[in-house]
Formats: sequence, structure tokens, C-alpha cells
Amino acid sequence: MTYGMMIEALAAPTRRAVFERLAQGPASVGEVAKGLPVSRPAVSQHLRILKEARLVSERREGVKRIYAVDPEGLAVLRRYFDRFWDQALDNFKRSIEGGDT
Amino acid sequence: MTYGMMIEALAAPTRRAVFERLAQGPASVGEVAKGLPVSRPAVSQHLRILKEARLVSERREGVKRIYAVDPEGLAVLRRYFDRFWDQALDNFKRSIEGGDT
DNA sequence: CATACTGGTAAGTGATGACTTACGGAATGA
DNA sequence: TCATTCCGTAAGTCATCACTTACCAGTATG
Repeated sequence: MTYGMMIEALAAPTRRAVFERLAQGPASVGEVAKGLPVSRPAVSQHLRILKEARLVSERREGVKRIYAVDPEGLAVLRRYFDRFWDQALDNFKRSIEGGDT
Repeated sequence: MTYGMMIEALAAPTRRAVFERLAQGPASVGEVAKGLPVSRPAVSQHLRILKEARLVSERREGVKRIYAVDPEGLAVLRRYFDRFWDQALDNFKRSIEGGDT
């Protein structure tokens, strides 16, 4: 069910923006907040959700906390959609072959 | 921005269940509703969202409406995640190569 | 110690959204 | 035409959630 949390995490536009920012490269909370039209606490809350969903990881560096996307989490999501992709192609093929006996 | 609508569409658990049911094969509204713990109108509303997001397509068959997943929509989502996958691998490589001089 | 950064947490608010029941409307079969 | 089956839509409700401001804790630097 972990992919469920991931999809829900990426559903909120602002949170998706946070994630896409981190995809460009690791950043601190303040750095992410600077590029977004929301407050820093809002970003902090979004990062918590993303971290719980295993989409980003946190690394402490002195007084800062550096967040980065977690490749393993992304892999889970990719596998999820790949599965449906295969099923969809299967169904599509079957429907063409007129197999609705 | 169409992938945004898609992710938001798949965020709701019930709606994701509707989509996953259709991934197994096309079905009518009633058939989908029969396998879920929600009312038929609820399923109907979910299907509308999924259709607007281009994740499913509708085909009229007599008095019935057959819904099926739209492979093109799925392709858009896959491309979206593939892009981040590539970026994530790039960042990962860079971080290993100790490039934080 | 005092100050200035960092950032997580609490509490409150306004909006969104996922449901329900009730209804209407189109196609089939007698 | 009448009844039946299929389904979308309207309206209302309850919960969730994304955001704000205010506050507090930890780490450097004078």
C-alpha cells in the first residue's frame, strides 16, 4: 500500500512542486520555501508527508537539514504504473483480436 | 499540466480502486460499483473525474456505458515519472562522485 | 551568555471533496 | 404505452487538508 501514500503525497500541487524542486537537486527547507509562494512551515509540513511516503530522504548537516528525492521510492511508483501499463496493453490487444466471445 | 490532474485523480483510494478494476478489463458502471463498498452514483462521479483526466475512456453500448483505461493517459504518467527517475539517478551519481567541492 | 540562524510543531481557519439520497432521462422488451 | 434497467446529476453533509501565525528547540558565532 506504500504506493498509495506516494500518489496521495504527490497529489497536492504545492507538495508536488516541492518534490519537483528536490528532483533538480538536494536542498534545505529554506531554499525550497524561497522558490515557492507559501510559508516555510508549509514547506516543512509537505516535506514531512513526502518523507513518510518514502519519496524524499532527510540528511542533517550542521544546523541545516538537506532533503533529497529517494530513488527507491520513485522505483516503487514506477513499478506500480508499469504493471498497469502491461495490463492496459494486454486488454488493448485482446479487444483488437475481437476476443469478446 | 495534464499529469497533475491524473495524479490527483488517482489519489483518492476509492477512485484508485475504480481505476484498478478497469485495468483488469473494461466494465460498466454497475459492474464496478458491485465490487466496491460505495454507492453507484459515487462510482459514476469517480469515473467522470478519471475520464476528465484522460485516464479512462467511455464507450456506449446500448443502454450501457463501458469504461476502460486509456493507454495514452497512462503513457503520459509514465513519462512524467521516468523524467524524475532520470534526474534522481543523475543526482545520485553526482553525489557519489563527491562533486560537492 | 546573547544573538542569529536553522527548522519542526501547535492551533485555528477556510476551502475542497468524497460520500449519501432523491430525482430525471434515455434505451430495451413486453 | 408501460415497466425495467441503466446511469448521470443535484443538493446536502461531514471530514480532511493545505495554509496561516505564533511559538519553541537546537546549533553556531560575537
